[in-house]
Amino acid sequence: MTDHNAGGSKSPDKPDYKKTLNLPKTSFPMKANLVQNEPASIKRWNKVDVYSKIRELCTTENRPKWTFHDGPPYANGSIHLGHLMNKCLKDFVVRSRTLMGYDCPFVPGWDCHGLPIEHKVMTGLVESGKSAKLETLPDDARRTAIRRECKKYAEKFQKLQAGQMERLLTQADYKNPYLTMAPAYEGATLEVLARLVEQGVVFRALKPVHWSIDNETALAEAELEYQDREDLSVFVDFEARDAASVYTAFGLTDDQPTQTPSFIIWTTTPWTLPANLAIAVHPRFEYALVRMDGNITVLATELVETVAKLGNAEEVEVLATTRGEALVGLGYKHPFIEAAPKPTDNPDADTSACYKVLPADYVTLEDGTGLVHTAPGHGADDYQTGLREGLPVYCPVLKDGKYDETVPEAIRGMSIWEANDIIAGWLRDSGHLFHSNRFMHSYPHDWRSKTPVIFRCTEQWFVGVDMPVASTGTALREMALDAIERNTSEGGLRFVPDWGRNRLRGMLDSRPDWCISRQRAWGLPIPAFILPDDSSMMTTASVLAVARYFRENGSDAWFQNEPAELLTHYDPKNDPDAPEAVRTGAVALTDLRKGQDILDVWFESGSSWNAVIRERFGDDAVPVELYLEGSDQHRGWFQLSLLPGLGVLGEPPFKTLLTHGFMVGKDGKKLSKSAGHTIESLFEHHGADVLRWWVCSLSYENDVKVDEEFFKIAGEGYRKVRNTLRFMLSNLNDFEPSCGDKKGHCVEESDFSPTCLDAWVLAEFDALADRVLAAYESFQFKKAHAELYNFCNDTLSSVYLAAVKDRLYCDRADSFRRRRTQTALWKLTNGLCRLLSPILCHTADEAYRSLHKVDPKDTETCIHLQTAIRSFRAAADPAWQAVLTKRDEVMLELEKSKSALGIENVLDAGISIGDDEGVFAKFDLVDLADLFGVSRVELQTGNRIEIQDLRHEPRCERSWKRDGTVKERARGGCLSDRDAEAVDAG
RNA sequence: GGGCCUGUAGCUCAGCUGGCUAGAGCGCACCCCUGAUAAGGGUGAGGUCACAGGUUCGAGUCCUGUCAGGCCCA
Repeated sequence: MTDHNAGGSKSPDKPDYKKTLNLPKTSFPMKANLVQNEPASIKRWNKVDVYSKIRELCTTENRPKWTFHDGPPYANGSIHLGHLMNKCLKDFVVRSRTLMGYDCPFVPGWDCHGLPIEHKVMTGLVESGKSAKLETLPDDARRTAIRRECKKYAEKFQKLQAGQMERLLTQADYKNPYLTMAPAYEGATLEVLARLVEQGVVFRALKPVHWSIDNETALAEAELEYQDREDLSVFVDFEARDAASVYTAFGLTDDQPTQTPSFIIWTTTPWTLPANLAIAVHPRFEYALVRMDGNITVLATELVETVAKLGNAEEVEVLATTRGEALVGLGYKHPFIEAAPKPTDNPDADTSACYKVLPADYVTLEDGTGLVHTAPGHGADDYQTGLREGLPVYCPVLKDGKYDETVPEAIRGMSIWEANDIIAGWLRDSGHLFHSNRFMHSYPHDWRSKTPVIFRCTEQWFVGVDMPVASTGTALREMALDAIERNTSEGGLRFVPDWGRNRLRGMLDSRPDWCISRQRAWGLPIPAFILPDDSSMMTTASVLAVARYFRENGSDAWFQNEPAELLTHYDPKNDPDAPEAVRTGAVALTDLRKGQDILDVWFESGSSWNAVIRERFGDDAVPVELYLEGSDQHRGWFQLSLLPGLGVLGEPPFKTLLTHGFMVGKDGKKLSKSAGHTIESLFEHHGADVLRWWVCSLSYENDVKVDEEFFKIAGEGYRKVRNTLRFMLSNLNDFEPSCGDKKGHCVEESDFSPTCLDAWVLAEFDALADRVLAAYESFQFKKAHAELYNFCNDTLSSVYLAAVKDRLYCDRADSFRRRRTQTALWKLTNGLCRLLSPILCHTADEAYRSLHKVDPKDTETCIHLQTAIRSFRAAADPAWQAVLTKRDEVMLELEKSKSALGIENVLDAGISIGDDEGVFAKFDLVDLADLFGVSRVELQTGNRIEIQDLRHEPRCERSWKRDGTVKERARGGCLSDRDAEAVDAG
């Protein structure tokens, strides 16, 4: 028997057929080497300034605008995994919209002001010993010096992060980013403030803050250090105003005891007792009326035993119990103050709600008595409760920690710390002290002076959310809720995912007025001026004047110049809102003092729609199409952009809010800060394209699990796609496309008959482009990712490319059939690179340039200047669907034939297909054979699939097929007709 | 403690308004190819849909509760 299976024959007269094949060849490497090649791409893109070039293209082609706006990350530290996802998602939006033919500019921004930077800088100054010198400077000079350091710090990290974001291959206007500390930005922020002032929603009120007596300054949470401290802890009896109503509340209607019961509270800050205005109970807890050694008191049932033991009570008898809500409204007498005091600055305060029991859900049963001493001027909870219940904000403590004139005479002017013991003494002497002891607890201290901090009321600036906005008569909260509730079609907001709506609504429902002032150095000064009588002046015109001044000089000017200078652009005579004394000139501008507060940084970032979008793209660019941030920004940037936007524009500054979740560990738990992954190591180990491929695959709306393993998996997927591109490129090595005048190898569109394989695959591409672009359009990047991946794997690698391999390798190089397939390959690669370009922006460009056989020195050819190809307009026969279904069946039959017939190599098989319905007759049987991977196909009656064992037939030494035409050729070799023709073997 | 969200094969996820034997990719197992080769192809095994109740002719899908996790508040 002849050795039909001889591969490369050693016989001298037989040619080495491998050399006669058109085997794939390409310079597009299998190994991506992203670590080196991505930075090279960035360099190339920057050289031609791709970002600006796209803008030019958009202008000349008049592409429709689609405005997207970057929420500013904080300019502190390196970017981390959270930024990685955030920035990639944003870039997918920018690049996919550009691909779709929109003009989608993107200005990256940074939040530069604020406490974290100031705190870091101050810590550095303390450590280097420079802060001592600063303390000796006048306030303005000291703040200027601090601000100089902060600015340097912010600049340093902004640059670092921008570099890392560029390394992530994101496309943005990195040459002109927005920085909240830039003078123009500062001016634009103040312009928003001015409009809110104009709308009448900016006001000044008292609010308790952490206060350092030592430094006479307000402190933020981050500036507190918790240290153990021993305090005097007291249990105080507050006598009921009306005994009978208390007994009634406990259900004791007749036979009431004759004694007056008391409410027992516990506190570790006896110095706040003069400011007590109420007692809080939890409405759902159970409270007991207890006789302890003869006295009758009220306290939480659960704490009776503990409290009795503390006070060494011998006889304890619970007389009755009731729920906290029954106690609400009962009055009591303050142990040492007759009538509720009125704050010095508000002598007309309504005190009718004072000295009563109130409900509050923050009451716990962990310490104390279940009844909470409430002083609205000295506690955050107390303050909120006070606002709700109509209590005055009473704070009798001055900035130096001493009492003012409104407290009982004996302690006026006294330090609160000294007063502790005196007050306890009064209570003991008057029989109101149930128990007292020294108590060790963790207490907040000023991080710098290490002295204990107190809660004290100070005047702050607010944006009122329930005050009517002048232009609409509706309050901001109501406007915001309305925008959330309204349908998208009626100008309402769109949420992706939809539950963002509920979340934002919940937060708006419960939010208090927005406190926009801070007592720090590193921020945008609130341009308020103080009159000699200590009242404040901040009018629309005065704010606009300072805004203009800041645009010209930057906000450092606030600390360097005098009020009259800062108000250069202000004419009080023409400001109807100015205080009368200022308007008439009775108080000159030179008599004013500067306010000391700076703006909440959220006000700055919340004004970015004005400071960035309107400023650069005009009024029509707002509302912006999309804001995209983590779900924490429902409370942050989303809400705090929405409120000023509504106040100034009367409508939200954005149309759609897209949120993503947070990075969590492999176990689904919060990512520890020391988790490792520095962004540099990720770039080095995986490359940006792999990281981007990973981000694209995520269900970003929920928590995202991160682990090294997942990056590796993404790398595998990336390689699949890369190899598919590489294989197509490698079969285009000898192919020159026809473009313009240049006549290349392209086959005319009209030559793609609907039943040819190439028409089928081009039609498949059209369908893919449809789905991918639709997925991009609706921000379903994960879906786009799956579509692209499956197309590469299934449609191309497994089906089409496997099928056309034979003709690409074995057909005569310039045969029509081969050139038509190459034409299809060229189009596919061209189209696929574009669809991939928003995700794999380096690799897509690399492949695109390889497709165009571009010289490495060429910088002009760049896929990111191209738009998507939506269709190749190839008409595929509808019967292809039946063919593909048949293919699946054939695969199963072939698998069975392995064991049944012993056919292991599918080229040893032929297929006979029953075609009673005449579906397959119109197809080329060679196409079908290639598609099924077998040597030949024939049609027969019936509808069964039969596997034929062809192992007894000769095998073509060149194509390895047994197609029935194989025979010994005149010039030697056992070849099929096609192969004989290809090598001209006669 | 409150608001919003999540919990489906070993892993990552699809499963729309409740309705055929719960799908995909990865991984795994077995096989083919060695002319995409640190590649390519085929086949297969994996699930009491977090748990417990309830509504319904019928629930992964609706309701209630429990547990676990995340974000934001307190």
